[in-house]
Amino acid sequence: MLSTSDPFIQAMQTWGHIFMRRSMRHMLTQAKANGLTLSQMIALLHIYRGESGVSNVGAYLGVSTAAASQMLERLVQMSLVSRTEDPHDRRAKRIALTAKGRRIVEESLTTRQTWLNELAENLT
Amino acid sequence: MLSTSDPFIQAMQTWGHIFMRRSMRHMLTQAKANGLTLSQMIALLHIYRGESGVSNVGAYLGVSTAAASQMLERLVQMSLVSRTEDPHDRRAKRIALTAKGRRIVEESLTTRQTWLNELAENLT
DNA sequence: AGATATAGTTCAATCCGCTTAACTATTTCG
DNA sequence: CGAAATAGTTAAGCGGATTGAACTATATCT
Repeated sequence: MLSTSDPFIQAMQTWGHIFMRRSMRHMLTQAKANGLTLSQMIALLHIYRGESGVSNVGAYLGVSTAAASQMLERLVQMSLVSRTEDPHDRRAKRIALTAKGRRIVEESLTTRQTWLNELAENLT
Repeated sequence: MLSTSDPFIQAMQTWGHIFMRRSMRHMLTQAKANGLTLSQMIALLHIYRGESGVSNVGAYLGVSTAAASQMLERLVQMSLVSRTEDPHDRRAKRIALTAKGRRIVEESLTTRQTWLNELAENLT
């Protein structure tokens, strides 16, 4: 069990604080740059992690399935997400990113890595 | 100049990824727990960093001054933010957190530190 | 002083996010 | 098979987020 006064922990906390602020700003910027809301961006990031269903997305975002369904409908309209019937359970839908959606997410991750590297250099 | 294959950088990137996902979730949860939207939470975090004006908040969030003014009005109604005339420039308003607003932000920061410590232990 | 710039508010309009409730379709359980 | 559970959609309705335009008030520049 590490104590809170551990210098490593202290560094982590400071760094965590800076990192979170930058992450947040970054997400906001990236979302707007792509004409998305922050919620939509978060949803895309989640879907990027792996295919999932409608209620899964809702649970992740902490909203009802109905809300998720509606948000996904918008993302499908924007051609960022594909929604296909699950062959194993025809009630369910398989939600995945389209090439366009994947491009946006990966672009965002790349950009973050860039400033993360800069931040790392400054902290080294 | 560090190379991308540097093990430290690699670790940072992996860690950054995990950290961002958790941060995001954490913010979402904390916001909802306090009856706030994510945008409002982000605004509070910004204001917590230091007093600022209406347009400053708008610029930080990447929205118009009009939008910021309206959001701040809601936060004032919720008694999370105080809005007072700047004595040095009577056109401007000084935006700050109320005790209640500060409590919410600090609670959120404390919670984050808690899971950050756990995460640190796992990575050590 | 007068013109211009700056800070913020208000309004109308639009979109997004969210909930609840009612509904369809499919699967699973007894 | 029939009942219950599960996955998702749709619709009505509310409130937040956002914009552009019009406006007030104050400060700054010439």
